[in-house]
Amino acid sequence: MRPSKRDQIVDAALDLFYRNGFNATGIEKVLSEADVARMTLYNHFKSKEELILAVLRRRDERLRDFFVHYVEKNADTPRGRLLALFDAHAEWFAEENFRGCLFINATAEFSGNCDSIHAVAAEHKRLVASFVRGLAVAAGANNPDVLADQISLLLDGAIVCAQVLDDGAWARKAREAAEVLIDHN
Amino acid sequence: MRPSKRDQIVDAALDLFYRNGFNATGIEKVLSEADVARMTLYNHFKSKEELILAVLRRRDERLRDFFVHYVEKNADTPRGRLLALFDAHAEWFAEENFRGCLFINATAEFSGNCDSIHAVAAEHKRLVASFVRGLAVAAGANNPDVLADQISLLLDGAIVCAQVLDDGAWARKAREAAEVLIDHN
DNA sequence: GAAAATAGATAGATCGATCAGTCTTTTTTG
DNA sequence: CAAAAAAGACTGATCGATCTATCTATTTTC
Repeated sequence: MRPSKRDQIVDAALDLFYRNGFNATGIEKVLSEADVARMTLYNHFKSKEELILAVLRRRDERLRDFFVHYVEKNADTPRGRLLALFDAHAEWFAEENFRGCLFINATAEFSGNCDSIHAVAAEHKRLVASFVRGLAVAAGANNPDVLADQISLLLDGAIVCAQVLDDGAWARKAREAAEVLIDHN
Repeated sequence: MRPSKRDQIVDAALDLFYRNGFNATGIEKVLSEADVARMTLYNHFKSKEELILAVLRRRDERLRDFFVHYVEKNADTPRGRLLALFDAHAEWFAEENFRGCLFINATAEFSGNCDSIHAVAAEHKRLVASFVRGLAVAAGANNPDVLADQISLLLDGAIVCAQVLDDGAWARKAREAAEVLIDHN
């Protein structure tokens, strides 16, 4: 089954927004990349902002899916699953087109200007944090909420350091810090 | 002594770029906010990109100055100074106009498109990390490099969480994690 | 000390490019 | 046939950047 026009648009926009930023990517670029007519886009999305929101929602699904499946596949103990999450990030950072977290990037570009985009980004972070919390509970943490917050801090810190300093090794460093925090909890 | 025209421009641009983003802020806005003529700006900066670089350099000076002086003033033991850095961040997060880290935001907007901007952002993070490393050495850490990296991870994680989730409490959470990591080093 | 030269700053017209978004007409597709 | 998509002209706004011309200090020179 061929992807729908809508999917073509969202996929092309996701790639362009991630690679070049939201404001720096014009509708024209999305159209040519998606190989779609102008009105096809505006029939599916009433504005660029709506397209951005759709892109963020798709990215949220895909990224969390990747985390969940990676953890499931690469670890069989609760503690191991928490640590595998850092390995999933390492794999992500190693992608040649890694440009940080789309939600952090979106917040950076629109924070203070566009509540709906900021809200979707916050929701993504909350959903990831919720996944981490589940793993922390399963791992029998004394204070699962505290541990989950600490791991969220390390994960986001690793994303930012890997992006700004252009070095994927931060995933491993964060993992080692996480080990200490898990064992001390 | 009145601030030079150049300073007026950089200060106004710093405020606008931080509040509304780089791409979303037009030269016109900078001119009106700085109360300066068009050619005055283009006599001091040959392009918007050069203005952005000047803004980032000024922000780097100010922010690191704030960290250094805050730590110096609010703690008298090496370990206390490491932890005071998180309190400095808490104070920053509590500012009503807090919009995250300008360097992370710049990287988010230009990563992959503008090497010079990315380089200045990376340099800022390296300089802050270097400051942290000095504190870790002074604190007699067994592995000061490892500890400094871990603290950098927590600091950047706290910045991002505070920005995206709009909650300054992440500075305290990061501080508590740092205590564990310091004592375990 | 007065005239002349220099440097900065001013206002505002203007450039071509691009922006997001609308509209109409034709073609394709199911 | 009818709905979806394509193609592309078009709007009005804004973008970063250039240019000219004027004005005002400060500094240099005689």
